[in-house]
Amino acid sequence: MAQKRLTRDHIVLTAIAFVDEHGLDALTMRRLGDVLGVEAMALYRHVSGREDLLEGVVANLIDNLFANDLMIETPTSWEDYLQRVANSTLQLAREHPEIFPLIATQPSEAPWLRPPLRSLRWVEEFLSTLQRFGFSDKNAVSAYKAFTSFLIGDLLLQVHSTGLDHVIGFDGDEGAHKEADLSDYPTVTRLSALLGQDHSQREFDDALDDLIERIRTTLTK
Amino acid sequence: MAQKRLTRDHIVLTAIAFVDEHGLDALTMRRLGDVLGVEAMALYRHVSGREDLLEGVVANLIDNLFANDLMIETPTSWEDYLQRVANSTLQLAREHPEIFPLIATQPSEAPWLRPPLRSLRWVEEFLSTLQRFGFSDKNAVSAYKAFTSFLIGDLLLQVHSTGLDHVIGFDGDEGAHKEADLSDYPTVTRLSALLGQDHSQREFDDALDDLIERIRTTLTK
DNA sequence: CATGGCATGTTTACACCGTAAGCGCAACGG
DNA sequence: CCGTTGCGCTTACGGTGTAAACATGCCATG
Repeated sequence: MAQKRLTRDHIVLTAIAFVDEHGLDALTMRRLGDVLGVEAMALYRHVSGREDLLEGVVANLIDNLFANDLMIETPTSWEDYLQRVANSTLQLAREHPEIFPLIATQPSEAPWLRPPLRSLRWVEEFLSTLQRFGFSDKNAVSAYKAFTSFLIGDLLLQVHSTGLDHVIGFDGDEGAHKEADLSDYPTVTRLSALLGQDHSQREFDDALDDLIERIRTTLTK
Repeated sequence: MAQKRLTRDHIVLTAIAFVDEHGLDALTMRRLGDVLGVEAMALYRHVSGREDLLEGVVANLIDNLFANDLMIETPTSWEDYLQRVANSTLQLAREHPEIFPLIATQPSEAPWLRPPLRSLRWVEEFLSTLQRFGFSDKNAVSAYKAFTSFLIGDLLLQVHSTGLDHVIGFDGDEGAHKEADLSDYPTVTRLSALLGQDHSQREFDDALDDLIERIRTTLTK
């Protein structure tokens, strides 16, 4: 039933699926072994430990970004390129909300490798693409920094807002309790409807547009 | 030697100090008990479990932000207020690099409570302050969202860059190996000096200025 | 074809983790 | 004076990551 041979790649892919379904904390060597029809220790032939496994998970997802539909055709401008990268990363974050915090948080191999574009291959492609569109060294690097900061901030909070179904009890008492709490915070109470609304897509687009505009002015300055 | 009585507050403070020194993974009920001169199970009288402890840690730090020097005097304008909040949060992130990812990542009590300003008290103060300076409901809320996204992005990456001493082996072979790797990435190689430079303070200030400018135009629109 | 090594999965074992349950004790209010 | 009650301790259990020895099959070489 399972395939004949265990592979680092197959292990990592299974881990991704598992985390997507059951959450990061549920990922255990033993359980992952079970899913693969194998003892936990077998995984250690292909992965040096749990940490290495998670590194593999992150690396795999980041690498797969290159295969995203938005990334395969060549961009027509640097603005177009940034839009494509931003939106494929957004897709990634939404498809793997349990893993994205890991991408954002896990230490990377070099300090200047910034999540979420945290592989040498990505930095190379990012910088060289911008330079192909006329960016100077300094401008390319600072665009890389500004762009990654923007992505992490917006995507992490977007994922954060959606990742919880466990907030509210269904009991009448609890409901009353929550409202009683809020009575100390009149502004929050008054704006709670607005706060609850989800415009994350529009906000993302707007912030991206502004970032692009900001980069553009840096260019001509 | 230890104080007579154990307190939730004292436990949380000790946990913060411990994590600052040894990292988040090293924080264990048993070890924290040792530091406090007490058995691990004693902690459970004041804290419902490890999760609750970490919640306490986050809550304590966020609350202490109010005591920051920058926050005690009343701001002269909403721009001034945003500057103060941003800079005290920056201080927090730098003082507790091991904990900040937790602040950014841990699920909060309500979906619209966005890290790092993730307490009702904070949201209330933030929104009401902006409104005191003339912000409409909608503008205050969208400023809250934009501002938190900005903070998380910039601060998380700032902490990320500085949090690693474990990157390089000291062996000659390894050094050669690293450089060999880089040969596939000419742009990265050429720009590595620039990539390595740390202008995080300036970048933070610039991005904040731009965010403020962006909020300003939203206001008058 | 035989055989010996090597890659891969299994078994066993250990230290450590979070935490449930019950115990003992000391302080305090009646 | 004594009971109650709060708080820390002891013990115990299932689960975790992983080191080490072991088993087994395949593949190349004689």
